[in-house]
Amino acid sequence: MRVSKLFMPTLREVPSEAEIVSHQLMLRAALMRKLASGVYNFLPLGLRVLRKIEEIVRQEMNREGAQEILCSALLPSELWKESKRWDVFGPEMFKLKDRNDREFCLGPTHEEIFTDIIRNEIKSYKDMPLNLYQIQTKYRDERRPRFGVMRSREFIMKDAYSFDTTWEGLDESFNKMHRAYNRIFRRCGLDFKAVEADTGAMGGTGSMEFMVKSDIGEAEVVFCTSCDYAANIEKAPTFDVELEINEEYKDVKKVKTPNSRTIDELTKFFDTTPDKFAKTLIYRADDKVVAVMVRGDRDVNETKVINHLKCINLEMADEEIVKETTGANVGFAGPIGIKVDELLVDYEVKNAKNLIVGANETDYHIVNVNFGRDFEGTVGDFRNITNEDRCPKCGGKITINRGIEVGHIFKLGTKYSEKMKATFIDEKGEERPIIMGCYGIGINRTMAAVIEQNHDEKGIIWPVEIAPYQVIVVPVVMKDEEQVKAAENIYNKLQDIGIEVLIDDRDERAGVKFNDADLIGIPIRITVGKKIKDGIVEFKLRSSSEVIEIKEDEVVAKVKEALKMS
RNA sequence: CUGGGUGUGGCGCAGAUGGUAGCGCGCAAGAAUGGGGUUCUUGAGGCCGCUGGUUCAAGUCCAGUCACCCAGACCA
Repeated sequence: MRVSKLFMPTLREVPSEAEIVSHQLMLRAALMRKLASGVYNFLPLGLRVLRKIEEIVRQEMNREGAQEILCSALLPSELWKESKRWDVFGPEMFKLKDRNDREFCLGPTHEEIFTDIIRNEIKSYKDMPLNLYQIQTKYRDERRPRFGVMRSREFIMKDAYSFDTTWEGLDESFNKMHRAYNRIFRRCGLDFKAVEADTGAMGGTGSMEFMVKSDIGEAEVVFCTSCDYAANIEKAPTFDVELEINEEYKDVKKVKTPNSRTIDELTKFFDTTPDKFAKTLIYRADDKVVAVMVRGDRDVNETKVINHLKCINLEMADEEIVKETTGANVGFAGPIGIKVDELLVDYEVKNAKNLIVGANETDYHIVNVNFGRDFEGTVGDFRNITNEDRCPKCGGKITINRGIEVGHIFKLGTKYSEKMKATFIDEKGEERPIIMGCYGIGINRTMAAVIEQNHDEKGIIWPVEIAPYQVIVVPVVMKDEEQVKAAENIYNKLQDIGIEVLIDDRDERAGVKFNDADLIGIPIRITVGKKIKDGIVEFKLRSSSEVIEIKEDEVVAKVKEALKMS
């Protein structure tokens, strides 16, 4: 491809709408343009990368015996109503009606559709195991699209679904996907880690997320520094550790704490540390109101709360409910005399002595409150792990980092097959629900994650496998016929052996060409300059600052070697 | 949804106390130059997000509205 003909409107300046590096570079390097919030158009270079990632995914999925199909993105509401997710997904779904008022949505995910396909076509244990996948556009009306393509409202997802007759079979299908995912993300040049993830309140028996370490990631991941334990913070458990506290139980006392409602303010007021407090947070869980108590320096882990309550929706209660349940303004909730359906008490609160809590009375707190003596509740693990905690697996030191979730593999079990009556006849002639797994990869997000991890101040540094083009040939001075001729010659030779190559035949200065080549991240650059009269050109890798002078006729061999071709 | 911020040529921005829009980059033409976004000359391009109001006069003040960004909440 000739750069002079390529639709590649690179941007010299950083668009003001982009905050994070991958987003900025995707715009600057002319990979894509925004159409609306969370909606993007892909330009030639961006599309090529997308297609390459898709192709890697396809190859590795096929290698594990999965078969590709393609479903519609336009989905009738019936299946969703059948699985009861029409309302659960709620405002996240783009819903629409046809001319006859029949309801549809743009598919946010396809469990129902694949389950439907299977229940219609599969009757016998002999038809399984089976793994079907598609690479298809998904639509989710996100509350807050973010960071360009990192969380967008339209995105390409590879979603796969496995169908097995036994739980062992599901494990095997799951492991196959685990292997495939490892190969996929490795080929994409990502530094990633498969971590344990929550399976959600809706059931399922196992779940792993493929996380790319990155500060801009939305997930928090717990890593052990001494063993291989890694888990989403939602999942990582904390335990009931009984502490030896050399302190007498003191008498409960109500204290006036005007204008002090946050832990921060209270810490100053009492001149103490946050761990001496227990905060009581009021939540609405479906139709119930619950309170959760954790130590003042901890965060409630809402996933754990949801799992305990087995509820669908959990959200912080609004001011009105707080006033109703506590009889006080927001900021003074406590366990004593609170009117909630259930009071959840984190282990640490149970094990602490003489805590300071809200008094359920505006402007008052109570000191020296102790679990068992002054209040009761359901004790459990309801907080986030912190780096003061020990590894749940080996007791070692842990660290917590942010991560981008690029893939998720999930043992669904019979959740959908039971709800939607997807059954098969087993060897004994008995009807049983099909055992399912589902496996997703965000293609666009993977692309962004690769850029997050592979860039420098000049631009993207594409890993060879997913680079839009592998080589760029740069004649330095377009007026120099010898340079141009030699460059064209190299370009043709590389193209002839099937290498994806660009030639920057624009009448621009060398600096412009180099900067663009660096910005769009082409792995190999061949520069044809003055020394061509001695038959010498330059070979440079984007990932290195080293410039190697080679003979003109060595270029093909050198490029092949760099691309690890025979 | 809550809180904060921003909307001025394609991009990045400037436009005190209201007086009818400017800079850099880019774009077009020409010339010189030719190894890291070169230089000079000339030129094209803007209902100042939208609607309404105040005023002799609104990019500027007021109200509403829309869009976009960020933090949080939320996310099979």
